[in-house]
Amino acid sequence: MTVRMKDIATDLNLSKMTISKVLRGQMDVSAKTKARVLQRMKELNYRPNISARSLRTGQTLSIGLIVPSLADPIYTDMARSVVKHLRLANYSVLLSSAEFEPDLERREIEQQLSRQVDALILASVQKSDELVELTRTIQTPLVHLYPGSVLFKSNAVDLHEEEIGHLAASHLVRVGCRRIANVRGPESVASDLRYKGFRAALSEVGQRVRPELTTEADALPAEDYERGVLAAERFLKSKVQPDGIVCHTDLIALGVMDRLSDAGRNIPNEIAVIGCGNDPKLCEMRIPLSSVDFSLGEIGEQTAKLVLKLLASNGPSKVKSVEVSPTLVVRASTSRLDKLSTDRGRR
Amino acid sequence: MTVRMKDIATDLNLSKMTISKVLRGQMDVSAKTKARVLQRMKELNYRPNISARSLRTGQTLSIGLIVPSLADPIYTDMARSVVKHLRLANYSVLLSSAEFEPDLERREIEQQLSRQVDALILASVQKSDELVELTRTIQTPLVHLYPGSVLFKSNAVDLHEEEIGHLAASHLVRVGCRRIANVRGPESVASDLRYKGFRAALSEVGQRVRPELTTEADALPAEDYERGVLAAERFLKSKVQPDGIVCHTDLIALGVMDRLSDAGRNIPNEIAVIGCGNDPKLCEMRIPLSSVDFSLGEIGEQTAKLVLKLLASNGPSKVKSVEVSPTLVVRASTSRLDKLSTDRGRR
DNA sequence: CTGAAAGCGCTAACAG
DNA sequence: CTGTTAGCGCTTTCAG
Repeated sequence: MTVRMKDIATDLNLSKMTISKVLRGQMDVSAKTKARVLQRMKELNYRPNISARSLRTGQTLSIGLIVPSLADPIYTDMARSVVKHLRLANYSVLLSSAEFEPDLERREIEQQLSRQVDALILASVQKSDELVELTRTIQTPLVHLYPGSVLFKSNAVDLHEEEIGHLAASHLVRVGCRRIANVRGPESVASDLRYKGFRAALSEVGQRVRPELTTEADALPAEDYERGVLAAERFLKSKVQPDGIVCHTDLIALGVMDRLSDAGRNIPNEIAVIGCGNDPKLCEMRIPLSSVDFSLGEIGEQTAKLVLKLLASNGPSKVKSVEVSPTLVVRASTSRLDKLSTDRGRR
Repeated sequence: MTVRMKDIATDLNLSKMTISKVLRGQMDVSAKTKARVLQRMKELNYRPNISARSLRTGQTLSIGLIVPSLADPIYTDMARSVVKHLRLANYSVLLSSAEFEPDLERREIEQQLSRQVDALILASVQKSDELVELTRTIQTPLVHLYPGSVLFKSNAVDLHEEEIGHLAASHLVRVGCRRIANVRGPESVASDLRYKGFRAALSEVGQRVRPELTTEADALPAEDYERGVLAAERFLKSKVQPDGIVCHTDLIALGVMDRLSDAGRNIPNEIAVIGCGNDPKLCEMRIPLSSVDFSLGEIGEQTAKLVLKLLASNGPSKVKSVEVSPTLVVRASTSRLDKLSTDRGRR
């Protein structure tokens, strides 16, 4: 069957203790036996049984990560970064998806706790009292991750949603827009926060938010591209024509741009358009799209660091929350010839 | 500390054996004690230690899945389906990404084997002898997964690449195309196979493959959208104008369509365009794009089933390979008014 | 430098 | 129906 320490030990007339020491790189073994042991391990393809080790040591060197979905790059990008940075500290990650089902999420949490993860990272899909209760009873260190981390008053790393709207709007202001429209996403906390940032950016420079240039959350189809097309159509009919449009997603922005182009509008000179998400596939077509990048890699890195800090400090350390800022990526859809250099300088 | 069986046992003046039996739902426990035990488990938030159980039983009820990347929906879509179908059989999945690094892939394999996965599913990024050797030495049941499964003469589930090209080309033939062009992807096994299927489809109906309407693998930029734009440009200058174009990816197809539209060509009536991948974000814009769907969910399901079969039949069962067929999704970019109904009927 | 003993939390096999 | 014994593969502790 499978090779154990004992097999190597008897092969070499040693005790399994010595094998264990070699395995873990302890210093009190002669160079010669060490070499013999390593040699035999190679030959037999020995692989330590981590279950057994964990049972003894009480730690698994594994960390659970539960995300809402694997179908959305938002989560996989964060996950990739978390995995990468935890691996540097020799931790493995048990990655699960809750598939946006609260019930499945709960089961995955239980499952990972049963597998004795040393810490748990949760990008939750729900805000139920039941979950809050559950997360309070567990001993395992827990870090909440965007989205949904806002609701838990504990260790959390989140994306600064408000700043997304602010960044987009103030960029348009800087390239000279005076009548800035906003195509909002479907009703959600994130959508509200981005809109709040948007309004703040306008009011800071004395511009007012025009209701006729703001779409209601539920007045448009949920399909993003179509949503953008219809929003643009509405703006084209409006009394006040916008000269800049902030879109809740990149795909909405593409719909907007297509409709505006069809109507003969020049982008970016007549109307500048900016999206959110900085999706590589969507931002490099026809008129390359300026977008607000969510800094998902940074979020993952901060999360990994917070977890490691928690693990290092034994005992319930102080609650710490981190909010990561999005970044602006300027491309053709907002690059007006006269303003471009100024704006690049401010990035 | 953490709650163990023993705690519940002493609390209730029982032996831990009884607790174990309740936990596993064995029948030889009185309803009354069973209720008491379950009650106390709830109260104390007891969670069985899976490391300990695995050590004893020799199985972890976990299965390793290693994919080349988490950044590409091809892999995450397969992974989601694998996870879903293995969960139905009560297995957890340890999901890792090799990030396209052969070295990391090898380390992840070792890691998962050390964690005693009951079986391993590998969508490999490499074809090295070293890896083939490694996979031959391990005792753990192994299933190879698209892509890269071709090279291993063992349990494998693969996508029928050749059929992708065939499906796309024969669809264009059916809607009446006579001069079908092909925009190939960068040099790869997959690209060659799809092209092979493409040629087969044409020759089956007596059409010839025209060199001037086939792009060389390396003659164009690697960036897909731009690749499509330039390919279309070349076709527009060609002596023979194509009336249908098969594209290696959806993004290439978008580039192609944009360039053709700019040149005033009508899609689909003058030129029909079809992509591969059926990416939801990319296929629903302007002229909705017909595409060949890779049936990734089906691949995942077949993989899960093969693994479960392997696990059920103890002993080295016969090698089994499955090849999953892609499917055609017809949208506006190939829907010619006169031929549409015929074609829909054949789907 | 090497090794013997004990036990992590759980369950298989068998007794009562 | 309930409990006893033994041991999974490893590491901690302490003795040679």
